Amino acid sequence: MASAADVIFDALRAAIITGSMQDGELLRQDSIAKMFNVSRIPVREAISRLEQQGLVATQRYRGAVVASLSVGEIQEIFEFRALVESEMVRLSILNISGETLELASFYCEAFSTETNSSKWGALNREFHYSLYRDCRRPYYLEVVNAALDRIDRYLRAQLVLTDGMARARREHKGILQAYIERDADRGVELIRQHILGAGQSLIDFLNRQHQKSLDQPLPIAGNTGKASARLPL
Amino acid sequence: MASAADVIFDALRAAIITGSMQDGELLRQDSIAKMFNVSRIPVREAISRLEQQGLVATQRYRGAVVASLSVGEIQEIFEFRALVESEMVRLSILNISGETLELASFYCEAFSTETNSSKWGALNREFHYSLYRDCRRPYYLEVVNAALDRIDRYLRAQLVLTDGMARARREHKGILQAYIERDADRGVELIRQHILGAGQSLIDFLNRQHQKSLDQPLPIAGNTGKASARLPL
DNA sequence: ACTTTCATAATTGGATACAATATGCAATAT
DNA sequence: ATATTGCATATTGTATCCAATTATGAAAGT
Repeated sequence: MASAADVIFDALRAAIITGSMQDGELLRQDSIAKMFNVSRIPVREAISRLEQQGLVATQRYRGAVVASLSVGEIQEIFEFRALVESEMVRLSILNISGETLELASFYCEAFSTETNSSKWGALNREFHYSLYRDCRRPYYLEVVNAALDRIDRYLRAQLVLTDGMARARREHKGILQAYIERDADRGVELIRQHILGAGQSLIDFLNRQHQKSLDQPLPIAGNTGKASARLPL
Repeated sequence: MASAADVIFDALRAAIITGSMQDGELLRQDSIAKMFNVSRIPVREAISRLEQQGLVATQRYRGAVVASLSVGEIQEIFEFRALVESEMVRLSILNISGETLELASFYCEAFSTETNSSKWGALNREFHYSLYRDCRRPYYLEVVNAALDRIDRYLRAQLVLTDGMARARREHKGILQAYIERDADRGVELIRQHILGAGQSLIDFLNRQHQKSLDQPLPIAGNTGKASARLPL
């Protein structure tokens, strides 16, 4: 059975990666403890783990906030994903099982047809992970999962607020086709372009946002510069 | 200032990666708390973080043990390192600064001439990290650091118990030379072979060890199969 | 009006106390 | 002799309490 700390960790992690807790938002131990009807001890343990994972940043005696990433950091993580995930495609594509291929196909379709944007992140992951499943690299998967945790909320912004969703649908189908044809070189190149392209699109979007916020004449009272940089999810 | 949990986390992490705590060894909250003259609360936080990092494995109400890796898991991490670190070399080698090159040279020499084997792990890291420094990829570095944390103690076994040290000296010098000549392709290939070769050497060693332990007629009382698999560091 | 000072409140970090669970051993049954 | 049950002990998980530090806001000075 899961401990209280486990439950709270999972819940906070989900809240952060889905974006239901915003960048820079404070995590108050007391209020979280009250939400879960526990003392602050398991809450502190959960927050400590989140920090280890890079999802929150804490300052001693000052509390923890949802970690926000600079454009440069987001860019780096997308580039990293492209490196690792393309390798996983290379290692998977030639020996993917029929069963796994069906699974990938299922998630490709599920992602494509899902209209509730809050589910896109999880379905996108499921599709990608099914592609990587048969390379049997649990460590690679763990690392990619941690990387996705950090950028998921931004990725979702890209899907929702740009033409990202249409593009992702198209590209997923192309990758799946390369798997079906067992064309390793094409699969590797497509996943690489898929990830780098999504990253670039997101970065362009964030830069436009940033430009816009600079165009604002003055910060409104109570709305700090930091807050104005928040994504309007 | 660092919290008690930070201090304990760092100390336990160091104990695990240097091998001064052995695979499978139990971490008792109470005894650790007494060592540091604190209560169990900060100890629990430290252990919780270690688990998040994959350095210990905990079971509810049964405590935490130093996580041990199978040969397959070790192999996977070496392969992963080869992928990521060779990319970092590719990104670094053409624009490494003279200053950083001197630093790399310094650590290459320091590693080469260090006779105290307990310092080899840290010096090896410093050399590698100096090579990657100028690609300015903090996330990549973080990931590689976590990967090294998991295998450091095994890597040290390879250096101490095989011809690994002589070989590492040679290979480090070759890599450094490729940097001096700004030969990116050669540098990438050398780091790749350096990491994969060390991994292979370690795996061969572990397999020989495992074979030996199978040759033992019977397990001695109180010495479980697990314990017999311990590295004689 | 603007800043500085200082007391007070709010919050986090850690110690102690208690509850939940696992482990080990003795007593008993087969 | 071996397996099984029940109890005592050890260990972990959590709640409550206290200490250390930071945030807040009113009063005073400029």
